Amino acid sequence: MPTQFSSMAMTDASTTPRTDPRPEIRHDFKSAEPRWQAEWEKRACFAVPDVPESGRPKYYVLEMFPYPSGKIHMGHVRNYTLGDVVSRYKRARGHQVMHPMGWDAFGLPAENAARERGIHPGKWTYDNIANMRAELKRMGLGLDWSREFATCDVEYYGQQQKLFLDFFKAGLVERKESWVNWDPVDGTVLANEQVIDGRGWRSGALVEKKQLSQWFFSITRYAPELLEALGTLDRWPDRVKTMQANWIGRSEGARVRFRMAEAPPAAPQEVEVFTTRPDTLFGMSFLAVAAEHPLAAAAAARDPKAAEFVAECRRMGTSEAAIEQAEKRGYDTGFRVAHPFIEGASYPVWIANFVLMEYGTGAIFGCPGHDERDFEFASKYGLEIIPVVLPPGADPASFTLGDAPYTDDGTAFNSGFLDGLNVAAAKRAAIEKLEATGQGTGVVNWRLRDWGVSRQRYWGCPIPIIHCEACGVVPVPAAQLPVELPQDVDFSRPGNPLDHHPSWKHVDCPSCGKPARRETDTFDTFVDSSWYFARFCSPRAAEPVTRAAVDGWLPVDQYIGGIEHAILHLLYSRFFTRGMRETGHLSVSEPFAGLFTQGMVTHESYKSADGRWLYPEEVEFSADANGGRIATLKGGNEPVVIGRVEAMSKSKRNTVDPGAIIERYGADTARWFILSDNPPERDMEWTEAGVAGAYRFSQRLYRLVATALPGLPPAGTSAESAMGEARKLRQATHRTIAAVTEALETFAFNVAVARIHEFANTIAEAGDTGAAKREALEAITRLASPMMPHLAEELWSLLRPGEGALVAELPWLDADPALLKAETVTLAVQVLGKLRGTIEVAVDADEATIFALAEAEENVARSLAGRSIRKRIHVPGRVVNFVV
RNA sequence: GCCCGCCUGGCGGAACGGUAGACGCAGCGGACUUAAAAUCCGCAGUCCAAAAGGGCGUGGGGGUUCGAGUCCCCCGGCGGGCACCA
Repeated sequence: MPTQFSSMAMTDASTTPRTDPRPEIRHDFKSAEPRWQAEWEKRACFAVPDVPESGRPKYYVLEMFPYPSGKIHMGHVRNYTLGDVVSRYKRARGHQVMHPMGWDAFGLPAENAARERGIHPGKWTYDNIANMRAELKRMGLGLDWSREFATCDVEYYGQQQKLFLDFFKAGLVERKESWVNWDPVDGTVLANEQVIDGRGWRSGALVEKKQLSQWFFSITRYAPELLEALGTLDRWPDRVKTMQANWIGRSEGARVRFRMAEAPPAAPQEVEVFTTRPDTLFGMSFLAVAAEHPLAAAAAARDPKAAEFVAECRRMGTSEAAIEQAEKRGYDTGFRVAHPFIEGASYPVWIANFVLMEYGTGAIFGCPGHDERDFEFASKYGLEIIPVVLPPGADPASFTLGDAPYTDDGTAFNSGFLDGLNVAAAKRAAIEKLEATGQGTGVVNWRLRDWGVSRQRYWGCPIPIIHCEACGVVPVPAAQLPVELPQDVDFSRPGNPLDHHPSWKHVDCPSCGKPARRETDTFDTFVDSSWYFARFCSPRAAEPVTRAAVDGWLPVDQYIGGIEHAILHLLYSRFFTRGMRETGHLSVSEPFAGLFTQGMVTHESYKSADGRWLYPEEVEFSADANGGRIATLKGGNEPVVIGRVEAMSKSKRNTVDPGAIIERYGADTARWFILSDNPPERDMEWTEAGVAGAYRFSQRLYRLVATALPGLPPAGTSAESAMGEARKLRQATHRTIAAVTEALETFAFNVAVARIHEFANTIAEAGDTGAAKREALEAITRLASPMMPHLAEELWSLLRPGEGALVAELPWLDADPALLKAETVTLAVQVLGKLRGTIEVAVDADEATIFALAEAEENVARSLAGRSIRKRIHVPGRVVNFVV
């Protein structure tokens, strides 16, 4: 083969011209990208059957589906690029990859558009979808579009209604009272985000809590399983599992019944408390109940001031953040409870704004000595603080608490029969005694609450229930499904349009035939997104899912989305999967075997001198005397203040339109930049300079191939016998294959990009190395292909003209282990952990040789002079360290 | 407030507990050009030094280790979630 000779002939690489002789060679992405997109579609490269074929492993890649807000944003570009890289890589690795797309299409913004602009929510939503679908297609994503659906398609939500009825029959659905944010002026239930500083966002009225009868999924029944199964999710980020575990919130403690010592006959004569610290019962100084507690109601009934306090608590909103951040306040009801252990002792009962009705029993006993919140509360209201846990080594006779409670382990004292026990033993002893005297029991308590799914809104999936005076709650019979949303709805009135629709809710009871009323609440949109991943497996089926399809494709092998969904969406999906398992729809328990959570896309923000937010395209930049950046308004000299780098948001106008970027630079460039900037789990900053750099690289890669092309040997020429410079290039090629593969496997896409950059530099510096060069160029094309798929097809068509194969159809490259081995290795030589030099040794050199070489190294020797070596450390392939 | 993260040059970042700053962006110098753009070559953490070399350096403080960006503790700043935004 002539390869070795040609490489020998060109040993002096520096003589090869480095300037590009044909600078006009450019990649025309505008024509190439649509052309390759059409080719992929024509060959159905990304379509898979509902039931995976046997013989090849399946791989299900899914990104969290978008809400159709109208335009895609950079967060979508990042999300779908990440998924696309994974899907293309796994396909090359021989998997049959399902990679679908759909729309999370129900929700509030469509109703807001209807109220504000008079557009029907359905039209608004489907118009948005059409627009966003076109934008996504321009990104060149390898998606199976034949599976697309929107959750607002009646074909989807009708199936969801079937699932609900199955869950209902299986006893996974309950009707319960719960509290909502009520806007008394608009007569509307408000979402938490619609409550701003305690007021309705539209009316400005003070929001009140109101109790409504609502539908709930019994997610708490699965609390133990949802917690334990986290241990099986070995491809989920630990932090997400930790957050879920904390959310589920298993805690061991006791329920303690307190007898009322002083209370009017009309009030409950007993109050039950949940505590995780029954060992501190002797340090009790008060009992506190939530404002919604029956005892609070009893107090309010006879004491106007108590009633006023309860009313105030009702104006606090329903969000936990609002409640916990509010100043801790309370009201003494005048009632008293007896102590379970101390004969004759009694304590005041307070109503407190920090006690949550939803957690435990809605009542606590206060032990200020050993609990932060109780301490704060007792200090504020002058309640007694009795220490009952002694820190290790403290003297019981002289111990005092100072200005903070003591919450760590210690020894019980001032505690009667518990004295001398540590916290854990005292807990056990206290529970034993409570159980023996019939005043309480040891229990496991969960923080997780049942999932309330009723929403008083139009643009959601109708809950398929009929309310009958005679028969009560009657599920809609399967034959009458789907319960379709009416099209003719009136948004000019506040409240739920379904409820004041003239005819929709009036139906005959399916059971007794008498006039009855439809449920006018619709589902929480989290229900829609709790099973869409299963529907994708058989999106046109006449039942919610088909067994063969879900059994074949589930679980999702790689799920990708924002960290903001770490708890609710993922937990609800995990519950729903179990519900579907219980009702015979599928057989897996966990929907997502692998999870990756991406960071946000951020951008600098800009403000004009008069404080207006400005879009990036309204601003231009120049350099000041010190090389810093100065911003001014485009087309003028008006100064612009460069603000913080923040998450892109419409309100701050720091958004960049992906459509404009793709138009200007092409999809490959947008994808390449978004992957190259930083690790995908971190927030990334979108910068104009960064995109421009990515664009330059795409052109450089094109030139690299295009200019080398005339000098390359024919396709298929073996590079096996390469020597000298050609062999070096081959080693670089195979090291890059190994490094990029490793980076893609670990989601280190920015590292993959860096390795491809390095490799491009190496190829550019290499001389005429014949078949080795062809191998290198073909390799870089294929290694870059998951990230820049259009350019890769273009380059491949240049390198292999007439073959007609697509990179999208080619297998992944394997590195040749023989070319990965190095002959020598560079070792760092340290003296006392400080680097003093490096030595180059053969990989198989023995330790004595290595130490001798290291000691002889000039700078090391100088450092060692006059000192005696006490210890020699050698970490093979890494470092030598001399301790003196 | 509670839970969970993150913090490395001017910037984004790289680095199985083992040569900190790979790679890129911005910058500077040079080549090419009538000129600019594009492209190509080179420099670059910081301080001291002519250089050789040395000191300092991964938000701050402490610890473990022959050796810490990496492990542990405390503190600070920034971000995500908190059950009706999606």
